[in-house]
Amino acid sequence: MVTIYDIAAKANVSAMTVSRVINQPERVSEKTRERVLKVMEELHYVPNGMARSLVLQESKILFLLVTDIRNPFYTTLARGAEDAAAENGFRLLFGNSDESPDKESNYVETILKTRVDGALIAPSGDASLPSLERLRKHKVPFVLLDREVPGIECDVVLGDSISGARQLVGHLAELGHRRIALVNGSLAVSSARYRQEGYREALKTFGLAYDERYVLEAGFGLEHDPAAIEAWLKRLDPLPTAIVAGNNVLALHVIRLLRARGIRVPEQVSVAGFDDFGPFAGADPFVTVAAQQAYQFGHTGMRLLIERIRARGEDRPRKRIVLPTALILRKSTAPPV
Amino acid sequence: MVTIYDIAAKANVSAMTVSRVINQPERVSEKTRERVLKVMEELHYVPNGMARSLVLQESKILFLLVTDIRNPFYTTLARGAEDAAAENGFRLLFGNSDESPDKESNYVETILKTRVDGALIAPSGDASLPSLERLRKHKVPFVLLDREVPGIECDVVLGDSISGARQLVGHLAELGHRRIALVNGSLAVSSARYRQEGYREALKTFGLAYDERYVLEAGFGLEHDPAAIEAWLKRLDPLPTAIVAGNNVLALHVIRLLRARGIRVPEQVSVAGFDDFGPFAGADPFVTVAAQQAYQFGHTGMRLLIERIRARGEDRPRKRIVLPTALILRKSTAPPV
DNA sequence: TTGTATGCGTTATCAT
DNA sequence: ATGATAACGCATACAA
Repeated sequence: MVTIYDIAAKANVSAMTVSRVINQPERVSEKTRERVLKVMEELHYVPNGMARSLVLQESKILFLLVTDIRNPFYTTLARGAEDAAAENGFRLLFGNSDESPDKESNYVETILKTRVDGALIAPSGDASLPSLERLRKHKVPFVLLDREVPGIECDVVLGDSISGARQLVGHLAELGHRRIALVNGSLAVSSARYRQEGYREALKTFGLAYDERYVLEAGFGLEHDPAAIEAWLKRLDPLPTAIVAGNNVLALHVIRLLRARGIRVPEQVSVAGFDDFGPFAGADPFVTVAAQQAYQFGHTGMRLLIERIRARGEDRPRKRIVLPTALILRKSTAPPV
Repeated sequence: MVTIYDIAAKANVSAMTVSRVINQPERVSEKTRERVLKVMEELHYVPNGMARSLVLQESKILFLLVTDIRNPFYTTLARGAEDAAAENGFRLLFGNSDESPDKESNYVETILKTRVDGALIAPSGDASLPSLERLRKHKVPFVLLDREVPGIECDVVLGDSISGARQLVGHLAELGHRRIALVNGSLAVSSARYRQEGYREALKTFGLAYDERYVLEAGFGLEHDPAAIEAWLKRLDPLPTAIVAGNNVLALHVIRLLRARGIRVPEQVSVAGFDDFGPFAGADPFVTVAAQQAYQFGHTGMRLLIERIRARGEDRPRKRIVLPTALILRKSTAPPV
């Protein structure tokens, strides 16, 4: 490996001068600077980031941990985070917890070991508490995305789940639906709780009774077993005329399972969900959704994180940013028969 | 920051003993080992990966560079790579070049600077040559995915694009189509070249003439301007009765643009493409595709890379693995009117 | 079994 | 403007 000492020897200067050429070029005479640069070129020198980080105690690398890398909500969010990082001279390391607190905990160890400058985290849920406390204890700056965790006070970017749920239920109620069900993520996830809250409020607003048989606590993850949803659908009698899904994964599961039972969407049952489907929704976007500003989640969160890092030591109040959802009407919802 | 010296002091041993407890526990007496472990626990010690990498000259971190993180083909591939990395005790760093050789080149600099142990790269195209040569010059092990680059001899995992194109054209020809067009990626990308080759061969097989007016070289990227496709569609007279798209992005563009012009798919024009749409294809998968084994791309590529790293120095022959495509018939293709 | 000296590649500090 | 030295946190080689 080529080091600054190799450069130094060949250019007849000290290693320090080489280091200066890299970091404070103006403090080196033009003549030697050019000579050193030429040698660096010849030897194809590339600075060793680890050595640099070791002495500087900073890496200019940040970490983004999402719960499902295949979910377009998170990839779009990732693009936002990536752009904001690049705009500020940071690099991004990526992790994917698959909604599993265990995998998440592993990634937190990686974050600690690699001494990245900070982390942007979409927590798997309330069970993330120990991992986040660990980051806190080690003074790793972090910002939460999409979900907050009771017991952790920190910067966080959330979607307005309560309002989003109200929009969806309101839309369905105005179409005339009176039996509106909810298939949700685990209530150990803050967004699921808020969505359930908005759902209940909206039912009340429209004079509809809350019936817990019409509410299922499934899970947000792609890998979660849809069998629970299937069993739930099977035992519902009468069927709801509309179903609100807690996220995009659940919406697709519900539509698929309804159709598998020969139930037509939206003719017999309307379906609406949270989160949009990204650029690969298909040529014919089908599902009515309360869309979240995925890109903004990542971009805003990353900006908050970088602010935190820059204001290290200062005791700024935490920020809690809530991004609005947008109701997008498509073909999966229609008036009841 | 807590270091092995802090542990050493509190446990009344030398730093070396602490290091041994971490790396060769069996070479430390049980009594002192337990004492040291207890102190590590108390002080919440986490080894400094950068210092470790600096002396060991290895990081156990690999890099995956894809050309579009929002494309489900690449996220599914990423999951495969991630799993294979974890199975072998490696961590993954992530990058996204957006089909841009410039961004790609930036990431290659990051790969170099951070001294990761190796890289898994889906190149943006033939223009990746200088970046890859740079990696080669610095002896960074890498494996190419999905696309090969003339001038670079290395392990590579490809899809069988020729056969895939034959499948798609064959399917359409057997439905009775005789004017089959091709909207492709840039011919500066190997997969696009192979797909074009398979397209031409299949036309010949079915006794159809190759007409270059029915072939458009657009681009694979999500950000590429669909205007070129639109203009091309507009000037085609007569319209083809079927269009083969070089990837999933192009397939969706084509369908959307056709519909925007009031042309119905598949009633008036059939559309089929490469790559599937991942778990978020929608509840009602619409597009007929030659699906690639995305997960296998990542998993197999990662295994090749790790083999390379382990066999460092040995001069093994390069491997060129070609994964088959699977024709999945759906609703976007039908017999011509 | 445990400890000492040294080096990994870089930068900060102080000197010249 | 340039250089010598120490330090970042850890592991290897050798010694005790």
